[in-house]
Amino acid sequence: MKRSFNVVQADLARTLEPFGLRMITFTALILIVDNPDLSQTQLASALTVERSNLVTIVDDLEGKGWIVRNPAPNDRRSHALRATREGHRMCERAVKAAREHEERLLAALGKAERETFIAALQTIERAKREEQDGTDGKL
Amino acid sequence: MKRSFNVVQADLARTLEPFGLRMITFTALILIVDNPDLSQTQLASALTVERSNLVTIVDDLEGKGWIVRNPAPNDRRSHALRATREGHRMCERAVKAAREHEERLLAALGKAERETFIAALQTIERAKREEQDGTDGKL
DNA sequence: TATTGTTATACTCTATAACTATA
DNA sequence: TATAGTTATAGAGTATAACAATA
Repeated sequence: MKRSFNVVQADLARTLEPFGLRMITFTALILIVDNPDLSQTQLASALTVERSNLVTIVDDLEGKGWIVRNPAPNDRRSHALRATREGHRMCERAVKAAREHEERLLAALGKAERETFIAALQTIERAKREEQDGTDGKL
Repeated sequence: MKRSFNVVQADLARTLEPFGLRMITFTALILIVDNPDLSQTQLASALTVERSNLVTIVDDLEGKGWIVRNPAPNDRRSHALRATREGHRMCERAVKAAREHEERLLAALGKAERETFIAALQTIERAKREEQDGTDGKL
């Protein structure tokens, strides 16, 4: 079961590599695109990554010109993260590739099977998260 | 989907911790119990771990007295790994705990849902593995 | 006093090369 | 010459502590 996932994960990583994206920067980019003006602390929490480790992730995306660290209007400590136009384009392309990858992956499954599979994953995750900490993922 | 798995994986790790087992040493112990006189190269391949990195894993289990490195009868270079009586007991207890953990985890799912889920995981893994390399896992 | 982003650091995991003793 | 186990080492990923600027 664990192994199944490593195989899948490595495969997705290979799919994203040509885009200059790692799994974590890919997810980060999506979150920033979908939630403009996100702060780094919020993003770190959504990715379940330490704030300190998020720095290099944001550096990476900023260095490629796909996001910018704007000054937050109300709090001068914090950054309001935004995807650039290029970032939006990049995100769209990468998401498309990831979807195609997923399609290829789930091709071995029937349609009903596939829906059950996805639903089951989400159910398990939600149950576990709620059991562990009272906090619920907002994003 | 990736996140679902991290949550589950971290949870299983916490279940095994009181036994002094990590995910990888747990799997290694099971394989040794089920396949006596396995060589380290065979075990490394089954775990998809480099031979060099397997050393510390075997050291760990041997240091706890749960397995032994016997001299292989036919090849003086290689080790025949065997679980001790204590190792067998430990394995049994840990497997039981892991099963209970899995039960708790899948409790949120219906029975049919559960079976579909497990089958789907295996189908996906098999499809991917066969696509990538001609080799099939023997163990 | 607490929080945001940041740096430095340590610890684990993983990957590669080289060594030894055998084959 | 090739293989089994081992060592050393370098690279990622991740976790913790401390700091400056700001709240």
